[in-house]
Amino acid sequence: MRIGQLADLLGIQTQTIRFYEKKGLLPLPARSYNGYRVYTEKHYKRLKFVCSCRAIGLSLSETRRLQDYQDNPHQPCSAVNTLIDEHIMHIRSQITSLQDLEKQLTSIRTSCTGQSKVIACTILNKIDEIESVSCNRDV
Amino acid sequence: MRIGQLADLLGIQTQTIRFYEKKGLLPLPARSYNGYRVYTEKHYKRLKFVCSCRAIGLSLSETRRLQDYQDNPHQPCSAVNTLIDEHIMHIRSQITSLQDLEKQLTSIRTSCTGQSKVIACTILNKIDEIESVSCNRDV
DNA sequence: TAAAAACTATAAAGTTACTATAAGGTCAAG
DNA sequence: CTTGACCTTATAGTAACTTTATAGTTTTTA
Repeated sequence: MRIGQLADLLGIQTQTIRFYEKKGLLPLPARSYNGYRVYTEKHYKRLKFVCSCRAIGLSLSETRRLQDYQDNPHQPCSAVNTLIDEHIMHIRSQITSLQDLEKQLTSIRTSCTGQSKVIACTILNKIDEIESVSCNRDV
Repeated sequence: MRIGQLADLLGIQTQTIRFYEKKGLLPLPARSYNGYRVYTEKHYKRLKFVCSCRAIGLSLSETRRLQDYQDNPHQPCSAVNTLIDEHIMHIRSQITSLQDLEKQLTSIRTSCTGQSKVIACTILNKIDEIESVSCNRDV
């Protein structure tokens, strides 16, 4: 299988596959006489695992750690559980931050009907009134 | 006011202020004889607005667009409303994605007690079984 | 059969919103 | 007169790709 077919199978781009390869998330494929990458079922499975990890929001380095556990399966799996637990906690805290944010934005939004001019727009005034204790990024 | 004081006032780093300046989000400050940046109340207000925009999750380019509206306030403010509306929609869709994700992760997680070895760990198997229609990023 | 399209390759730069590092100039206090 | 706390610029690093440039290969079509 060539890179384009593999990419189509998983709904990703060929560059992404090369990128994962460079990051060490995919074993190096064989090359055909013309230099094209040749993939097997094994590569497909590995890549699918990476895509699945991405789909549940794991980072590439977390994904890599899970791959290590897959490759050395005779360890206790508590570390896997911990990784997932921490990820769940992270997602939960993201959810609450976003919910707070949504409330704040909705309150800002409803203060203006959108019929006035910017000079009288309460939205910009309301933004000006936010006291950001400290700018909280990566919400 | 020098850059360090301004940074302290807003709880950000001096590099961040220089970065915003380079991005065109802050007017160029005057320089004192030794080359140090000299800020006024006007700069403080501008920067505070940027911080507030960041605090409600707006990107720097969205922030810039709002600044443009502030600077040309004799337009209808419907565009401001639209920008905020779209941002709210974006945040809501992020929330639902994350909630779905949390459910999926919790179900994956509860399938394993963490007492076994990786070889028998149901978590990795469950991840393998995910059919990611298309890897959905930036969740 | 020859040109056009679709595919592959590499390398390097762009994206976002910063943070970190390096190497150096300025200034007040001890 | 040196130490420490500021300030300056420029460059590189972060995550997870995407885009662009340049070029070679294969397949399709006229």
